[in-house]
Amino acid sequence: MARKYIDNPNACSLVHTMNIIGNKWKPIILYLLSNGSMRFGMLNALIPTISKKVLTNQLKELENDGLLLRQSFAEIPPRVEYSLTEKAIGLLPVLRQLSDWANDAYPEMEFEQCRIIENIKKPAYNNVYKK
Amino acid sequence: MARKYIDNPNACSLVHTMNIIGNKWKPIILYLLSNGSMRFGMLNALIPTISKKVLTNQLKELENDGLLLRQSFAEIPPRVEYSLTEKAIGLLPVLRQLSDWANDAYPEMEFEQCRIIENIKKPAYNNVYKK
DNA sequence: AATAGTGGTAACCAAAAAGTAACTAATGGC
DNA sequence: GCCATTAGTTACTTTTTGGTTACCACTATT
Repeated sequence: MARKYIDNPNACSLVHTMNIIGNKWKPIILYLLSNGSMRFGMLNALIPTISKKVLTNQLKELENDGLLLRQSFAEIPPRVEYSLTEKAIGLLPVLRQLSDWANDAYPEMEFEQCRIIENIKKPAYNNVYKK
Repeated sequence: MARKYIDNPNACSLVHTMNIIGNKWKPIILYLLSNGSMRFGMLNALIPTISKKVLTNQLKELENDGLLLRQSFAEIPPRVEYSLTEKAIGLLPVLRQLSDWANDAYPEMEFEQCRIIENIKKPAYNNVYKK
């Protein structure tokens, strides 16, 4: 009975937070979207090891929890843009601190500014979006 | 091939943090230990929905990642005390912010100060530690 | 006429996580 | 002698997660 969400009968806010973003992909997705809205395919390209199915699922959950806005355009081929809501924007500084913490606590790991984050800053959508 | 940890080829510190504490139990465990060291059975009692097997496993991982100190006393019956390392103590303010964020972002949930956290403050080990 | 392009979905399968129950060691208490 | 106690461990089973592949709609391009 592997349960995804912790029971939260006492309405603990930390438990709630971890239920919402406490998995491996979601903070990454939020971080990627911190520079602006992005299409599904772009997210998929920037997180090479995620499968479409899982990405779809994560995006849906984030949308349901009010962290993402999904805008679907009636074009062919389809275009869907994801962007952060105010809730999610409020979370970004905390994500930054989580990142800073690892830098301090594990200096031997010699972290770089996350490539995944850098990528998004270049307009090189076509360079990145392959296959 | 469900993999627990995200690949982190580019040594991104946020990815690393989420690999270390980005699951449902670990922040809870760390928070519980923020008031001082605690025995295995106490942790097990304060997190009623976790199984012994999983708790053991989570504690081991936290120890391996340098967040917990495990002290085993050569007594019968056995006694093992878990406490936070400096690394983990540095993480506590961030956990607090994660908690605060949920309070702000989801006011409709009417969170209380987490019961799980309150419990630990009473010396009522024997009241809590049942079955 | 075939293909590429996008954002998915459905079906199927493998792997991992997590639950349960039983078991352990060594001692103190009844 | 028997039971309770603690911090696990082991074996077994179920549930969940995640990967893969194929497929769709519709248009523009080759």
